[in-house]
Amino acid sequence: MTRRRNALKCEPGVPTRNRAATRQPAERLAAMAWGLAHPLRVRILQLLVKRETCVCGEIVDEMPIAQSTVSQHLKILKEAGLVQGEIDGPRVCYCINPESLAELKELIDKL
Amino acid sequence: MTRRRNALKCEPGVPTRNRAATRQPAERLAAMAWGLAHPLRVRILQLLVKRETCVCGEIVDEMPIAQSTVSQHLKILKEAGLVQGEIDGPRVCYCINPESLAELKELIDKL
DNA sequence: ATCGTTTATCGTAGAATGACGATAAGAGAA
DNA sequence: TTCTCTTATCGTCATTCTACGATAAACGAT
Repeated sequence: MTRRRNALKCEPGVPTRNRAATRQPAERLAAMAWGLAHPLRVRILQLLVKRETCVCGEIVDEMPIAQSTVSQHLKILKEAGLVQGEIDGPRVCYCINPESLAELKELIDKL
Repeated sequence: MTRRRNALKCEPGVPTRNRAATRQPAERLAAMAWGLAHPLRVRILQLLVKRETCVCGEIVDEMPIAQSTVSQHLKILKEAGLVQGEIDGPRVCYCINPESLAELKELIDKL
């Protein structure tokens, strides 16, 4: 193991996006901020806020990137807890997670 | 050039952390969120908020990582516009950037 | 001018990200 | 069942991040 120091200090090898489950505020905030740390993810979130709810395909249509990449970004947003997906027949309907969004706003506001 | 599609779609090769200068809200928010997208950077920011102002060395003392790594994180926070550094003799005194923090809070709140 | 302190930068290494196309998986329709 | 549509996952590749130690740079003090 070469990265012993890192391994000890910053949650052993846990990628930032998987830290959403923690209880520690700094990690919670970092995980949610990470979800917003890409322009396309911000746009996806804004789209969901605007439209209230949105089928995956509609998101893809709005974005200038491949469907598989949109799917990856949605996965990251889900891991950050900012977004939820609900299966609806052959489609998936996405919406924002109000609790997490509220928590994010609170954590940011307390800064 | 092999990454043509990426190059076309998402600000040609500009790393997220360098997008702070943009005028587009989604990119601004993404760049600032990126600054907060690591637990140690959140802790640094919280430390600066709490202490009002802070010499670099004090930050290093509070963090469980090497001085060079803290310096890198501070650089990222500066690039995100969240933090300012002022040279004070042989030291550097860091403080939060109130305007950017206010902007961040506003952008998050508008979500 | 030299020394000591403080901070930034360099060079490196391993892991993660972000993008793509291709493919699998799931649900409804024919 | 089979076909079609929709979405997720796989495999790959280049780039970026995060961390470190070592070194450079800047400044005050001796």
